[in-house]
Amino acid sequence: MMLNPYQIIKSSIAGGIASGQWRVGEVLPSENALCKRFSVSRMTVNRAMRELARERLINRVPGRGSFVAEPVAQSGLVQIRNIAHEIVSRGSVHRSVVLTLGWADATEDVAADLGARRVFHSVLVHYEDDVALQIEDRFVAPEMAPSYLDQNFARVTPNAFLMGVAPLSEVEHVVQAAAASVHVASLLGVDVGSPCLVVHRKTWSGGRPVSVAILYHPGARFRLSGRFSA
Amino acid sequence: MMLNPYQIIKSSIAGGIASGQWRVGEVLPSENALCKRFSVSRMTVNRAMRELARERLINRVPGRGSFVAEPVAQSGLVQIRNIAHEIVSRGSVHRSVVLTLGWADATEDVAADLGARRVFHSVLVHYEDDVALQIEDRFVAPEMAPSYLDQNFARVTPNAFLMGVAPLSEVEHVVQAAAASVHVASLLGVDVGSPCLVVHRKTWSGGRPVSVAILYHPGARFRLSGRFSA
DNA sequence: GAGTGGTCTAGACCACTCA
DNA sequence: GAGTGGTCTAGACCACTCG
Repeated sequence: MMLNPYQIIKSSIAGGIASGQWRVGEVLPSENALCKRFSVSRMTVNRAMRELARERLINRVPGRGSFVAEPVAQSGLVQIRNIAHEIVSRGSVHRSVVLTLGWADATEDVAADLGARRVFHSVLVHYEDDVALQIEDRFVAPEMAPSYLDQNFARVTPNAFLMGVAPLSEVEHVVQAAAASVHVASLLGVDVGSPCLVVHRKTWSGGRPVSVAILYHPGARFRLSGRFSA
Repeated sequence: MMLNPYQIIKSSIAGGIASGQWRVGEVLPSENALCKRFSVSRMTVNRAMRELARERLINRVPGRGSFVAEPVAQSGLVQIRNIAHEIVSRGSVHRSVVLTLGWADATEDVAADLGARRVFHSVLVHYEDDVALQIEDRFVAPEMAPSYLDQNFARVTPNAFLMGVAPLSEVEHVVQAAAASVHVASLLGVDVGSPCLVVHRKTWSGGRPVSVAILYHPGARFRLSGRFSA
């Protein structure tokens, strides 16, 4: 892994932020200071810092300096697929707890979506550094993943498992804001009635429905983002 | 409207692609050729081309050249682009009220996003059959749409107008759930603290930021949906 | 006035591709 | 070997902020 000087500087600054060497809002060394520290020209430092700003790790203000940006838990709209991976890639610790795993009678909606009356049902809570970030309430079509109930979902997320046995061909998302019910609030550790981001996610593999999931996120701690070109 | 050399080059190339001067897959002039054409140093051309590549307008291959990229398939995800059209297509009546339209001092965040301190600011409320469906709080870079303040936004939505004067090249969405403030609640006709779906939407045209909008929707009456193929 | 980030220059070396 | 993009240098000027 050969890194260019500007990449080394980026990694160094990003690492310093992740490790808490600099706190949120704190001033980072100036470009000239970094030139001396890394023995490079200012254009090289400038590129590193410009890219960090574009990636929203830092804020830059002409005449004042560069500052550590506020971190936000952010997921890609298209890729809510692996929340464990996203949490880990932010430098946090992911942990999940399996609350339910077994057969269930599908509601009429779910039965229509999955084309089955008896389905697999799992409920997990995903934690980022011991703070609840997502409730994953999932129904799975048994024919599409017969070994679903034999998995240890504390180690491999249901999504990751399903991607393996039934490769994704299509996804549908419906996003809405809702007030936390008593049940949801207690699992997420928020107040009853506080705003939650609720994602209904339906997946297909080879044109056949695989799974329907309802994902609850605490409004104050979670955002979805997406960027597209026209 | 002061453009830096690298921005001029970006706009020129982006415009040439948009206008069909170069077709998809076609080779663009080399960096050295562009140096001569624009009478700038290679680093300046390089920055322009590197940013166009990051914005996926072009592909660059070392040793070969720069090529016009395949336009990315619109994910159709958060097609909030024209709420008036969406409402009408549901068979409802769309009506909007302009609450604010004028100059404003940008907050630090908005100034950083738009690259301007003094910006245009508009606030609208969109109604579906006389029920509030969206508050549209928008900031616009004046250079990108100089005639913004002269428009009648009760007839043509800001988004539709901007699409005309500054064709969309890129969109970024951040979606979150939040509790309605007193102000938001009164405009949407919901209870204070009730869940709202808040969309931060940032748009670019030819690689330059055009507008930042914050869209508030009543959680009980609004959903976003999207469907993708893998 | 000292310091900051934003930008630009006119060179340079490299790895790569293609004829 | 000629041409390409990827990167770097050691200067420079500017507008801005802050004490």
